[in-house]
Amino acid sequence: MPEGHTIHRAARDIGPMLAGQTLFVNSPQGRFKDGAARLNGERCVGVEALGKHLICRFTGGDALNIHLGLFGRIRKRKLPLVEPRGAVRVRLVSATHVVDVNGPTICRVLSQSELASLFERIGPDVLRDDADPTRAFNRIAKSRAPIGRLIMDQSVMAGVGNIYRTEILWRQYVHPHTTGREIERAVFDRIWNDAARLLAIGVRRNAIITIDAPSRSRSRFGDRVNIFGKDVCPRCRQPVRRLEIDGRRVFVCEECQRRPT
DNA sequence: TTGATTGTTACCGG
DNA sequence: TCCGGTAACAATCA
Repeated sequence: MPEGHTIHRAARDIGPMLAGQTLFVNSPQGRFKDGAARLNGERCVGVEALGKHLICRFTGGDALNIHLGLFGRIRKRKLPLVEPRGAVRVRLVSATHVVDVNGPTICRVLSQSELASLFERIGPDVLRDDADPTRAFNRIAKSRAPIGRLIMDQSVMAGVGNIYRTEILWRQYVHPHTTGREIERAVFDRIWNDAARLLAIGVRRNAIITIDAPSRSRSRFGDRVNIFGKDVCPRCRQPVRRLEIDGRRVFVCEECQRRPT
């Protein structure tokens, strides 16, 4: 479910209803009992996204850190409380709303210093104002790894997931197997800016949309993406090739995305 | 019931 | 020490 846009959207949605409030933090199925107890009754001072990580800061310096992995979900609803749906790991209750977190791969309480090391480990986030793209470019320019791996490496740059990876490289005419050192600064800038633009659309529309005039299709990707999951390149009508990088599918048009010579 | 999936981390052997 | 590969984990739906 989540790429970076999902988490930024969640931060934007739930931040205003949690920040400034003393929260009831609870672990309905007892699978986050200690962590919930540590935060229960504390005041939330802010919610933010860092790449695919959600961070809820509390007074005293502790922070709740959520990562949804492949399947996790965050649901919010207005009070009154209802029975948790499915396996709810942690539930945050403010004066007006409930936020349930299902299926995260990471759900933990971080101290101030642990939070600081998370910020050190995660690369610049294409959706954050404080991001420094040069930090990402410096890593890429030194690497022999394929760009298809690098732009999805959250320590290089944060936010891009598997679908955006395919879509961005196709839009920018870059073959995923191009090595980092072969990527010129101007090309990197196009990739970065496109990522920022597409993810921002994702936040606004709450969906992955990488084409200019999406129709209201109800199919899974429908007409919202260019080549992810497709058989034919919409630009040149050549068949789309399916690759695998780090065990994840990547789609490429060998015609539009020329390999470096 | 099985398989696939918008992700990450730990561990092991070379 | 640094890789690459593999398993583990999460929840839901077709």
